[in-house]
Amino acid sequence: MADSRAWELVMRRIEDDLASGRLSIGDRLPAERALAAELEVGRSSVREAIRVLEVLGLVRTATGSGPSAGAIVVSRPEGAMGALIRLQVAGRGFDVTHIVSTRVVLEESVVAELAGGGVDLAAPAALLDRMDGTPDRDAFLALDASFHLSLAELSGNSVIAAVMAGLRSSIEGYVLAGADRLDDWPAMAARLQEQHRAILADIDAGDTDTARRHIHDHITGYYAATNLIPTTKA
Amino acid sequence: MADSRAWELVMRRIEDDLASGRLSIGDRLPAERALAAELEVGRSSVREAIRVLEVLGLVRTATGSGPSAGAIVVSRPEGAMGALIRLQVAGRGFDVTHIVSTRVVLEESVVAELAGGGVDLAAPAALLDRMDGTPDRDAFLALDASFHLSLAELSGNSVIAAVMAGLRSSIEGYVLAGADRLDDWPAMAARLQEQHRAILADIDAGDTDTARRHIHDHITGYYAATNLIPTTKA
DNA sequence: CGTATGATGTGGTCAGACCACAGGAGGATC
DNA sequence: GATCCTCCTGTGGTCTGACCACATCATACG
Repeated sequence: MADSRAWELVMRRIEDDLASGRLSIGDRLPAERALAAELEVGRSSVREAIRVLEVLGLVRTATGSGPSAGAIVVSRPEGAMGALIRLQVAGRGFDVTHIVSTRVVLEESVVAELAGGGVDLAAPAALLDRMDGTPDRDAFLALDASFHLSLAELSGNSVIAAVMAGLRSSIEGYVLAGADRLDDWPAMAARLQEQHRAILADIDAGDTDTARRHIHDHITGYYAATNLIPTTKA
Repeated sequence: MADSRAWELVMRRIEDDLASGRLSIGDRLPAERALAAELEVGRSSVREAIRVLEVLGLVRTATGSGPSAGAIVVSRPEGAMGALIRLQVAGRGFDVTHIVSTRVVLEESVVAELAGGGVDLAAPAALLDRMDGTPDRDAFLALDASFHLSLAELSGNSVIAAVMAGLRSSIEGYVLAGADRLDDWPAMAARLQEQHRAILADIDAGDTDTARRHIHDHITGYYAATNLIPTTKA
């Protein structure tokens, strides 16, 4: 995720200023020409960055002169819409923690319920096998989503299954955004598969507590590895 | 939403082509220079539009020549991230239905549980009163979200409450996106308040079925009125 | 004191020029 | 004939410089 393109550098810079507090809501950005000079890029690159930030709702522009002109920082990293959008664009974290904690709560109860009754884990196991033969990252992650969803369905808790189905695409978005930030995808895929199989083994053995812990680490570990949430040791 | 700016015109044009099927996934866009000539705008305007579409995931760019170069239509209405993004930018509907149905499932069970036991509805009622004195749309909707969330918390179902809390900002995003498409906001606000109070009355009266129906209509009605989901009569 | 009027600075746009890169065409080589 | 290499072409990415329309503000004028 290097700022290979000039406009990305500009955008990143502005976002950094916003995240670090150098820019606050309502502050006025330097003029496009000044920004271009300062960052040593062309004005067109600055404009492309501003355009993106404007569409993202981070900045508002106005023509003319005086205090009300120029590009002004408006919105905040608040709101899932903003967070999702920023995530995809800038690869930043913000409040992904929300959805991650939601996932953890849901999936922990899923595996707990599964570990209780003797269910047939053939379907999720088959998905794992398919994933082993899927080097393509995005295809792998789609199967991964199916795997987690199949667990939810097997749990018999229809509410959780429905919620997770509804969340599927959101979660996939975060997961993909995170994957973009990984250097060594094959290593991560191997790690995920290892954890997946450990969880299935836990369920099969009826070891509720271990299953909870494993799925907790599985989920938070992924987001932590992708730097989407703060790394937490516990 | 006039295409007052040239780059908006370009973006809209491409989005229209995509929506109408004139452009399909994988199709290659004309070269930037050709597009500029065709639409009679400058290349920089085309670039700003392309930049936005790229960030939105609708288009992919690559340098060089040959079939793999140029801007290529790529992503689709799939995924909540894409849906949210398209929604905000293009005002189009796509698959909001997913999150709406999730909300309905969740909130129906919430009011059902509330109608069962005798809980203190003072907190949500107070929120409704505050909303009456809140003409500002966004502030009103923020309170609205708090209202629904307070119901979830009162229900005592911690899983649902957690999920709804996690979803809050996502839902708010959709709700706001929908509100943008309403002509007469005050009328909608009044209608929402009427429905809110009816639901509280249902809960107070212990009328589970009516409460379910009312909250169902309340939620689906809003999204239908904003044309975010197909209008369904039932 | 109030009202025109011009100066100033801003975003919005355009045209033209490079650059780096990917792919294909076509020749050189075996 | 098949293979490799080289050059050419077209593309996005960028920069520069130039206008324009517009909002604001200082100034001059009545």
